[in-house]
Amino acid sequence: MHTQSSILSTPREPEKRSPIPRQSLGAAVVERLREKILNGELREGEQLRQDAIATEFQISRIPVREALTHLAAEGLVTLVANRGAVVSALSPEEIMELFETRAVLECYMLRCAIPELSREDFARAEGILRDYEESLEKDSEMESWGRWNWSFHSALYAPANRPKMLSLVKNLNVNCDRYTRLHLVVTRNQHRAGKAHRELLEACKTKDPEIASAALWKHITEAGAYLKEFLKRHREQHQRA
Amino acid sequence: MHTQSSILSTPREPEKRSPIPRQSLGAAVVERLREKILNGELREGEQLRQDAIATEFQISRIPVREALTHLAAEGLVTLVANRGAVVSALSPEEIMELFETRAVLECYMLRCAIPELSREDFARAEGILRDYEESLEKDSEMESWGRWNWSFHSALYAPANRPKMLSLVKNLNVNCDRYTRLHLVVTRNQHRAGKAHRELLEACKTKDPEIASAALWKHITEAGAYLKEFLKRHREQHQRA
DNA sequence: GATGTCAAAATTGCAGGCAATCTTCGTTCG
DNA sequence: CGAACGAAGATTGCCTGCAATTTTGACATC
Repeated sequence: MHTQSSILSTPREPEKRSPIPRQSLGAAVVERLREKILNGELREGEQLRQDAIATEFQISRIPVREALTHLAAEGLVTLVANRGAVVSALSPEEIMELFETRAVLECYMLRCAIPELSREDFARAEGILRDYEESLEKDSEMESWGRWNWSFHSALYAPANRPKMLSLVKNLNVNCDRYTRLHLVVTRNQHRAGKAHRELLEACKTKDPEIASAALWKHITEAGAYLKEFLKRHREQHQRA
Repeated sequence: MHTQSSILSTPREPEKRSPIPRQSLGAAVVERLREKILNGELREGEQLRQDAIATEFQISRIPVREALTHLAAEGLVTLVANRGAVVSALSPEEIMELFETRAVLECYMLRCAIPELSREDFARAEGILRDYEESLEKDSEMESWGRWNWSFHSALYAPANRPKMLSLVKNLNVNCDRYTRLHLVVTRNQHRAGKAHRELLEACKTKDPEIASAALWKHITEAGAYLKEFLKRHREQHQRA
């Protein structure tokens, strides 16, 4: 490496089966920025200046530009010509739409998965749930909440055997993530979320597509509707600035 | 700063089409490459060398790299680290999945739109259909077929008033486009496709969500299933290479 | 003849710099 | 006093050049 790659220094697990998953600088910047957006370190509407990010990571602006276009495609940032990038600021209606789209696709996937769900799948999902609840006992663990949540949901959808649809749904979940975290913070009970997940799992165990997808639909759209209202009120308060 | 901070903070104006669409070079390359992929000028699995594209358009490789990452996000090309980009080669199952995802989302949108569909909406859709059939009389017009198709479908979905979902569905349609064109070529009758569209429009006119969405579901999944089988046979034949 | 090794060519990845564009703020004119 | 104007600073868009990686193919070894 010709320059000291400060961002790549994270000794995170290889995680992929690739021999050497030595990612590009651009990809590393994507991950860092995505995490910063999801955990709220970068707020809605905040400007992302290429030069600032480049100097922060001690790299040039080229990989930063790549990362920004990538994040724009994911929907987390918005690009304006000759005026740079800002963290996407979604209207309450758009957020509701995001959750609604999740509900449509995830319920369909769950219906497809239900007949294929085996005892092992249920056991795995339960294990994820248990691990999650245990980690909750210690501290909030907001950082990794999105990963826990997704691994639980995807465990239920994976048997549907629709990889493309799954990755699409995953991206939707990433976009919902920062709002879901907000949901957890304001409702102040991750435990209730855990209970909702447990109810969903029980619904799946009935092996009835109608019951399961109805539970999932409720789970997703209620969170979306709550957030829509909450953010509408919240922004009305903070609008005059 | 103090006087204008409210304008900067309000996400009221995300982006409107600038009167002079003086797009960046990268955006221009995206359009050209996308069209080349969709109309088959660039075949599945074909390598896209940055330098070759850059010299073809007489620009540097920087905007080309931007365009490639953008197209990768759209799903039209696949990026491999340190090994460049290739035109995405989807398996028959993945193609079927793409159409299935379209069916799920578009049927939902149509159900939402049905109660809102006005006489003007039907007239507009009919006009699009008529223009399309007229242009068919002259010549094949394969180039712009995707645009016609999308303008017809989106005319039916627009009243659902879900812009984010609509843009997601639009991207799925773009990805399906090159296969749909193939479908039209091998079945050799765009007229039949026109008839299917007309039947769909009639189904919508009943204002019955069940009838309309059933017609749409059939329209989309039949094309997907046909293409899946066709490509499976086609590739088996051309496998030994 | 098959296989492993390694250097040169081809290609991608990234840095620094320059021109174009936007923003800011002081100045002038109505 | 407010609005139009314009120059300096800030920021983005793109190009050239070089380092790093992959691929190719000639050569050596078994």
